[in-house]
Amino acid sequence: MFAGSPMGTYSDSPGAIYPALQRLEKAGLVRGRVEEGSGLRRKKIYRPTDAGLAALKQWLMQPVTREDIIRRLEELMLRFSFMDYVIGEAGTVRFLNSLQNELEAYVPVLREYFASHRAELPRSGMLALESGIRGYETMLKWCEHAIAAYQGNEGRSSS
Amino acid sequence: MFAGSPMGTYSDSPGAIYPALQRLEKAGLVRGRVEEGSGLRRKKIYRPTDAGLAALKQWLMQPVTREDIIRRLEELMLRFSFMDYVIGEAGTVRFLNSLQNELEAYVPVLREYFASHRAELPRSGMLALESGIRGYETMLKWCEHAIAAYQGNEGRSSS
DNA sequence: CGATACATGTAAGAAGTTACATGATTGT
DNA sequence: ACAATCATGTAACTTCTTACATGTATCG
Repeated sequence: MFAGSPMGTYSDSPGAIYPALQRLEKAGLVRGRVEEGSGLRRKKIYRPTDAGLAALKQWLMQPVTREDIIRRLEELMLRFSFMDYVIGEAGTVRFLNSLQNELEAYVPVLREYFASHRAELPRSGMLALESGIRGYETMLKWCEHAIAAYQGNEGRSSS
Repeated sequence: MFAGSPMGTYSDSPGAIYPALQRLEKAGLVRGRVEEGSGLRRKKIYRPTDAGLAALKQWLMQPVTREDIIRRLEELMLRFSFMDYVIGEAGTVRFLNSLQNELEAYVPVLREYFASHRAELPRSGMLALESGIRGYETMLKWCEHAIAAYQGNEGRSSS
């Protein structure tokens, strides 16, 4: 999935995948089982345990922090990708609202920094900062779009 | 700088900084010297060697690849932040054009994936993908803005 | 039936995180 | 003076990358 999906910024290398699965199994969060279908290539399927599903839900339901939007944006989108069929649409909208709040609080901080350091930063530094601000603003608009998508037609669940 | 600047998605922890400086010094790319000003707190200043400056320039002048925009966007912005006073405005504009080209080539690929997988992906997956596309489009517009900023008034160099 | 790709894994090395540690300087 | 902070560093642990390795299924 990480290799085939265009949003896969996460590693699909065996050296990352297999040790991670082993760690999760050791922690009791998943359990692996070799699938031995007759004509099939040997394949080991890992499924979450009850404890694993609980941990996943807890991870998904954490409120969004400023640190998240500064240093873990990709992780936030990964959380979101799994969210609506694990904790449902209500929880997903809560997440989006939390993200929206943090963005609305942080963008003005960046704008203020931008305004007050206009003179001393090199042009490329200012432009890089501007790129960051525009990115956050785009994400803010996307938040509103996504919330509307969930609140507009609750009927078409996608799970 | 990493701690104080709002764009600092890079680590400012001592455990990251000092070993990195030691590696760079061992590789002959920087040289450290203890600054012993009279009333000053002991401070070790690292400066690039000739080899280090050459390596920095080479790193900055690399063309932008698709892998860069998929998995190393932050690194691209870090490169850009240092760029105009290390390799000059002409090189910086070359970088921006290269980035623009890759984005213009990649956005349609994502759009196509979006269109052809509309049915099978969960709603949150589609929305996450849409967020990615919007982000790239915003960056594309920023590219044009940045190129214009360099070509419009070459006079006010910021170094 | 041989080449290719898939599925699974291991090992060595690189690099970051967190936590600990020490000496010097500044502020009150 | 004494506390807080700065500047420097180290150590243990975690995790990722790259490269290697093996067996099996599929395809022409």
